[in-house]
Amino acid sequence: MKVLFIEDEPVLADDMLEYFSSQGMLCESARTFTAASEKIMNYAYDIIIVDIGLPDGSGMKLIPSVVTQNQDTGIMIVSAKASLPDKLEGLRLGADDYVTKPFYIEELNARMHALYRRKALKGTHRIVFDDFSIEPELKVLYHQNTEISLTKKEYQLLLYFIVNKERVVSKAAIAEHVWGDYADQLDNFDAIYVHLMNLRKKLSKASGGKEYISTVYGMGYKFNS
Amino acid sequence: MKVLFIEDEPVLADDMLEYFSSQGMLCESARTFTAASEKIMNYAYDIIIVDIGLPDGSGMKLIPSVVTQNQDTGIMIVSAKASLPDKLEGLRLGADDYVTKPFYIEELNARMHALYRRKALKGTHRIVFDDFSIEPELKVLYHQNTEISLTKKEYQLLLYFIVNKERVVSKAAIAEHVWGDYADQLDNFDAIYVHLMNLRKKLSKASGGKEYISTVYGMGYKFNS
DNA sequence: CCTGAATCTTTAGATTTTCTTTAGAATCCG
DNA sequence: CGGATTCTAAAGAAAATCTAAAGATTCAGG
Repeated sequence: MKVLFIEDEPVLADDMLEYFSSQGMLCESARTFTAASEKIMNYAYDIIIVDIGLPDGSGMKLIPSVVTQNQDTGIMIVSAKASLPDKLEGLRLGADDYVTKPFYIEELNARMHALYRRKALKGTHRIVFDDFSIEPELKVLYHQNTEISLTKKEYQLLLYFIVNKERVVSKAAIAEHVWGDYADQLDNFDAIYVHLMNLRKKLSKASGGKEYISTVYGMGYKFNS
Repeated sequence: MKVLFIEDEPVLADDMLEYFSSQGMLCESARTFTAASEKIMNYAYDIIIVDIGLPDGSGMKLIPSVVTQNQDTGIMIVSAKASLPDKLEGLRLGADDYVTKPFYIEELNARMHALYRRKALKGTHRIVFDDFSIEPELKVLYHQNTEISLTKKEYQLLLYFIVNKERVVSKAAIAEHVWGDYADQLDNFDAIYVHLMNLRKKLSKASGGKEYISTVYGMGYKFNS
């Protein structure tokens, strides 16, 4: 499950990131309205947790663009304003649920899973490409009847490639999205090489030699299905 | 992607130029209001990064002329002034985004790409001439159904020719625009010859013998479509 | 026109940068 | 602890870039 936390309070944002990452979710965060807009434009998420009171604009205004961008994304509003009108306005715009601050992180967790399940029922929730399918929660890749287990990093890497398929992704972008914000760039590139190679091997072995991830020399990598 | 950085602080300007050039962007810079005006008049850019506090005039005043000159150019304001009125004024004049100093260059990078993608969606994203089209992200040149991969230098060279097509460009100008400011002239001319030849070969091979880049003896080169 | 100096083309290979792959050390997790 | 995972380091492969030098072309002055 891939989640975007839009929250300007650093402490709360870090707490959520830590908690949900340890739950095995693929987490990203944005602290401002503009940063969030950009992420929403460019990447697909399963769930977006949005705080209403951002420094540079109301999170409420993000909701329509999420909805138009990706119907399958679940939207959960988090706000200190407990008033009913706010809640109704949010839901009217397309949000799926509403949590009032302060809250127990476990409650948010429970609601996120519930929301995810609800959303998952609608569309086909498995990610499919070619003869492969991915079971998001299990980090398992299926190829027809065979099952290929992926490590967490391989899984996240693959997911990131699939979300951005047919597009060139730079190593810096990979570092940011798969490794998180503490990607001190150069240190991580070696690691990327290694995990990328392992992922390539598994994909190639399962598909009988097909190369899914091509190198764009000097630019990055591209996933073709 | 072709970018103009309007920034008077030399250190910051150099940093940005170096970073974004290495990212494969075609970068140019201007240090003053007047230098910037001139560049804006004469060349087309995908994105213009403009500092508000220039020694000889507010960068804000450049915005309207950019907008009238080329609707497709993305404008991003960079300024130390964090005040909201400034931001609003910039956006009102036609800027697309606003970054406050100091900033992480990675953030600027992310925003530039986001802005570029937003702009690119409107117009034709691919650059087209004759039967060719260029995929900026991939550095790939298409001729009908065949695909010719270009190296970074070839790509930048071609882009520079296309931006200035039907015009004679000197080798000094090529050195400056494709190689950047550290083009110690004579040293680079040999390199230009080689890359130019490679590019000519690829264009000619793909188009079945047509010569796109003609030599103007003693002056430079000219690209004809 | 000749001819030589300047300019340009082309080739080959040296150098640098970027990417792949391997091996093993460190770390995490049950 | 012990196995799986992740990371570091380093060798070597591949691609891109640059250097150098030989050959071709242009042009100006005789």
